[in-house]
Amino acid sequence: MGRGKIEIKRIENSTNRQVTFSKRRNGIIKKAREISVLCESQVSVVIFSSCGKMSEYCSPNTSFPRILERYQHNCGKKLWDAKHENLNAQIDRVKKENDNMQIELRHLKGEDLNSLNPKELIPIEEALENGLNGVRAKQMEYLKMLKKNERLLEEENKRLTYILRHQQLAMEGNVRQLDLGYHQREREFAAQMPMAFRVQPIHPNLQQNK
Amino acid sequence: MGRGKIEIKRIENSTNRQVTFSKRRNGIIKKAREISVLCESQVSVVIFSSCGKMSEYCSPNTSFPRILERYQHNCGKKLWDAKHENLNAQIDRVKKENDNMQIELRHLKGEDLNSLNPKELIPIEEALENGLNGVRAKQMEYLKMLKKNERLLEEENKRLTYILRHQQLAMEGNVRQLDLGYHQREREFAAQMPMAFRVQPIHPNLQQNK
DNA sequence: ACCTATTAATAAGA
DNA sequence: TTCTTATTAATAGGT
Repeated sequence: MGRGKIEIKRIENSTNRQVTFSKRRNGIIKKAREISVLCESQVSVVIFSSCGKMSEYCSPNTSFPRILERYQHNCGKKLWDAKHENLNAQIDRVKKENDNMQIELRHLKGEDLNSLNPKELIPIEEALENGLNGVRAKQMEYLKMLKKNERLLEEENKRLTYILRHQQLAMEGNVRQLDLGYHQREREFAAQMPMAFRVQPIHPNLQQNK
Repeated sequence: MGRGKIEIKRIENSTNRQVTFSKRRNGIIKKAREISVLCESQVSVVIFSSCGKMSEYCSPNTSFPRILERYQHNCGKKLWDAKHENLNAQIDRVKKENDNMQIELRHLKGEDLNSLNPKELIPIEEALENGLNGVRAKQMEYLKMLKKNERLLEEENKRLTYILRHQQLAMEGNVRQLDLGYHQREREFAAQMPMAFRVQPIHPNLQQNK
């Protein structure tokens, strides 16, 4: 159908090929549209030109995903299983890991031990002992820290009490001269007090963590 | 193109519609084949008839999944992401579960305890103690079983020794009469022996598990 | 499925 | 890409 008959084989002339592609692509899409109207059929056409440009047609009463769904359902082929299989494999792998951990956890919690023979119990016992040692060591650490903290607080308490007493004495002695020269006197007092007993703004951080 | 011109609208006559469908479907697929050969293009056609029968064409140098891949890549539409997303969510869920268990395991093994405060250490310590009790109880169970087994074997040993000795005595006494009447004699011997000391075929199963 | 008159598609050229 | 047009291809309706 044209000025001459052509063989159905690759068109060597590139320009010609592109032109033919364009015309025939339109033709196919027109035909697809026609058959879907005439015959109430659902059609999906996807065409990639040799240079990668895509054209598509899909019947108006459906959608590409729905066509895919039907396609899969119909011919049993699994279209996107490369990816799905990959994901499924990943799930299986992680689940297996999960199961193993679950078993280990159960054993450590003293459950499901009937499935183990005496030899298998030994490493579990060791792990538990280690764990218990670790936890108790950490608890001891905390305890020591708390005691140290307590000691420090007690010391600070003493220091504060000492300063407070001094201040009270000073105030009682000088209460009549309060109006004038107070600030000077205060400064003098501070200068006389040993360094270690001055009130300092913050306590060193006693918490080891966080 | 036919004996008369037709309007592009649903063909009411069902037979007619089916015939036309068949013809035009073949036409489209032929055109698809031609364009893919003439123009080196990749074509995919999927057609469902109104009664659900599927026909397809796919260029020989590609495959339907590959066309889908390109389609998706090209037009950005996500075709099968509902399922995809589902699987991904599942993976995330299982992985999270995994992580939690991993943390629990580490804690039980006495690792990563710095991230816990003293209050959080207590249930772990308890779990470890429980686990250790469980494991040791199981070990004791096995020990008891082994001791019981030993006792039973010792008893059986004694019994077998006793029988052996009797038999040896009997054989020494009757060695000259061995040729004739042996079997009868044996039966007599067995009949005289107390039930409890007869050799029995197998020992009761001493293993509790498996 | 086959036939064929008729319409539709399109190859080549502009 | 689009238009034209000679020519081939597709197909509607009938068998």
